[in-house]
Amino acid sequence: MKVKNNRLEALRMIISSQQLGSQEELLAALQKEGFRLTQATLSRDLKQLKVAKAASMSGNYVYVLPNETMYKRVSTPNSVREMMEVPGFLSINFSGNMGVIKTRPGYASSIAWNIDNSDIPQILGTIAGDDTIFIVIREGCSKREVTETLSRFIPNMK
Amino acid sequence: MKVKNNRLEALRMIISSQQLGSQEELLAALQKEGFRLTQATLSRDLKQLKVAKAASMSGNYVYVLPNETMYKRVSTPNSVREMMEVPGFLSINFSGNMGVIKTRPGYASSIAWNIDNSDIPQILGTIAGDDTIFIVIREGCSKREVTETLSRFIPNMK
DNA sequence: CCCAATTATGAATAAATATTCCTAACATGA
DNA sequence: TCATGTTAGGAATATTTATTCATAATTGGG
Repeated sequence: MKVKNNRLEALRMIISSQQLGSQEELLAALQKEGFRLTQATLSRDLKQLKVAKAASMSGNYVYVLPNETMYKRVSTPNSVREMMEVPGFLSINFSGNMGVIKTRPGYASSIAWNIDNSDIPQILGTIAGDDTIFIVIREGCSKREVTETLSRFIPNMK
Repeated sequence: MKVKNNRLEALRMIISSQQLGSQEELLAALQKEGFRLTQATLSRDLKQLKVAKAASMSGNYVYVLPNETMYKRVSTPNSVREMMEVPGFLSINFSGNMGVIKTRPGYASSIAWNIDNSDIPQILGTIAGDDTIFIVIREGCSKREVTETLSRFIPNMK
């Protein structure tokens, strides 16, 4: 529905540009933009947009837009031990024939070196920045296959 | 005070490892850890820690720990916007699941840093040379989607 | 175009959360 | 030590926010 989507978009804009601390204030802002709705609907909109309310530095509350990192959960209680195993490793993701490893700043090249010297046939090559490694995967190899192989020396991978 | 700080630390741990959706649940979790307090105190703790409550993918609410980016307002120049305003940026083009940004010599790494820190979920990672940045795009995300996201910061990009 | 099914929404209300108002615990300097 | 300022925290309450229960609007076949 058009009206609703416009409203959601307006809501995003309002939240990303102003610091409002209650639904009442958001409601007023939306109404100033010409949208006619009640608090009930606004509450549902906020839920759909996954907008969060958090305390601000100034001691008030602010509505904030969601982002990837805020939903991240640490996996298990032995995560400290796991962290020791391959220091610096943060995450790995795939897209098409590429893998992207994120590391702590400065760790990328040493991890990439390890991968390069492990002679993994599924991996054609890597290139490392400061905290990111790009991996090019051999044609026809699945991500799972690569993950399995990599996890032999990155135990905290998954 | 010791008790309070321990409690706040425990609270952080609980929130970062579990998905709890109400103060009642958090309260129970804290009490299981041996802390004795009421909802009122918990509310104050949450405010102090700047913990936020947001809708999760599963349709419930979750408490989430704060992070830098969630407080960013577009009025305070956003990094992607900054990137586009920076004289180093030249062009962006896509091929398959990759994007290539050309910059003036020497500018690539700082622009890539800006992209990395903008928390764009469609972008898995970037690697910068001297005047070129490679971007890997999340699977299933079209370049159009990436441009959409960028155009939220750069109106004239679309 | 019509109907069924879905989606959106408001009013009222339930539920959750923040704050007010105290009191108690603690810290500190004389 | 005492006096005094400061922080912590509970009970009750005010405020805010989510949901329930209906209706209305909208969409997608046929």
